[in-house]
Amino acid sequence: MTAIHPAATFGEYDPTTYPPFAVATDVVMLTVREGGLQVLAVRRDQGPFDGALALPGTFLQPDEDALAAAQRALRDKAGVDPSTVHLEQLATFSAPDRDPRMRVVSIAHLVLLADPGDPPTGRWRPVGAGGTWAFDHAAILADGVERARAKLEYTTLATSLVAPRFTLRDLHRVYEAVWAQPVHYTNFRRKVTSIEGFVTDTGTTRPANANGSGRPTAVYTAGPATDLHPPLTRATTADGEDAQRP
Amino acid sequence: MTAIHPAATFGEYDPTTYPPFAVATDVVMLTVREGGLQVLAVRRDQGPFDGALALPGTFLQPDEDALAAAQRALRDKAGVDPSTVHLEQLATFSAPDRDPRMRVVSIAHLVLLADPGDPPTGRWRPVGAGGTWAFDHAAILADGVERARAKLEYTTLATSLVAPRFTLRDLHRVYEAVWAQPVHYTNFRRKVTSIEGFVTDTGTTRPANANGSGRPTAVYTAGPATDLHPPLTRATTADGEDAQRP
DNA sequence: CCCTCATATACTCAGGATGAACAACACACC
DNA sequence: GGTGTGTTGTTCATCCTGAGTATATGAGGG
Repeated sequence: MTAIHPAATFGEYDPTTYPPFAVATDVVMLTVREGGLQVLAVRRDQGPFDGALALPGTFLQPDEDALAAAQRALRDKAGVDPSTVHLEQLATFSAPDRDPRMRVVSIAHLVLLADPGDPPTGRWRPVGAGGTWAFDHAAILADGVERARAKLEYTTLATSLVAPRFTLRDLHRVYEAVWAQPVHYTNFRRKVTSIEGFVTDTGTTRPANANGSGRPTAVYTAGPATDLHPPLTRATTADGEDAQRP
Repeated sequence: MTAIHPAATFGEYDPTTYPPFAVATDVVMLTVREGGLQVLAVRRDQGPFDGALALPGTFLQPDEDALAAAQRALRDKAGVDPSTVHLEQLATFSAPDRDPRMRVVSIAHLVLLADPGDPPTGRWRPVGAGGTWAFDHAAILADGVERARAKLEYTTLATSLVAPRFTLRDLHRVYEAVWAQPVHYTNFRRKVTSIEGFVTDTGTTRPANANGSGRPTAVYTAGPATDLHPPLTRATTADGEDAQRP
């Protein structure tokens, strides 16, 4: 499979005579921390964009596809077990000059996960905190954030941004953090609990806050549903986004 | 940019020593013909999967990104002016063995266009008409169809599947063809005309049918809106699709 | 000129979902 | 028992949807 057959089998094009392409993946890892949406960024210590922020990434190896490469990057660069998070392909960035060293095509991925604490490498940074991003990573990040915002509307993915056992308040905080806009809490509860399979009540509770005051909160786990019909709509504030929905 | 710098600048990975990757694009071109959703397919006349169906595609050239390559494929292989259609990136397929000749990563694109008649090469085929697809093109096609179905719900993209001047009946036929399910016509009209910027009435009419009987039909053009709030929902028949929304 | 046919367009009505506010509940602490 | 705090449940007006029915506008025939 890694053997290269005669160029003639490709017809008029002969890819073996092209300048080489490298294929990489960059991962937009998003979580909710400190009341806001945060992204995992590593600081470059070499090469182009030295000192700039970058998304964790890696090159595809000969025997792996993009998903496997993203999972490897997750494990190696962020210390996260891929089986515990939501991972999906985001989009592919292929501008000829996106990496000044050589032609690198990046298959970006999006990861949503519950706050795992401080990572072994890199740091969590609030989305939109400024800073200089290497390559086209600012655009990749923007795509990832928009994808996450859109997907919270019509899927149950918000449950992947909280711990396995969570309260509806936790889930509510996720929505407000990701959308960066207020969400009416009691209507949110009615909606979430009325959608079959979104969340399942464990029957247990936990104290409402640290000092124990307030009615105890019911604890839920994620249900089997994956899609929301009808969707949970964010307030139609700024309209006209080109919501990407892969 | 096509020069290759010392491998050290890439850190521990040296992509120049990898078996080479080729990067290509395959295009899922969808239109509504004969009352159904159809896809443009070419029949392979060589190499692996000789005789099988394939999506039109091409390899990325050193100076172009994936979008430009898809536009070139559109022009060269389908005879379609890219500026007249909707073109978006779909997803990237990167299984190591997806092409038995060498490692080829394909950045698939989705095109929606009004029926342009018979293409110079290839043929329009009803989606789901059976037939053997080369490589992983059956999966790419399935992704494209699902994307198109989802996007018709919350965008105005249906207007790219009809002629520039169209009737609401035309648009209605598009929805029924793409979704492959009936859509209540009068409610559809109410919805479409109530969404600001979806369609604009030209004030002109055309005969309702060939022999002239029936009330003349109002002719519309596409409006400036791109998103639908709230969305046009298809009947919640088979639920649980993982709607990709890029 | 009235009637029928065919298609487009408009209206009605019940049920469900949404946005907003308010009421009731369950704990800790004094 | 009262107060504070946060959760949970309820109400109500409004909008949207699914479904059905009625009206409008053309051609053609008696």
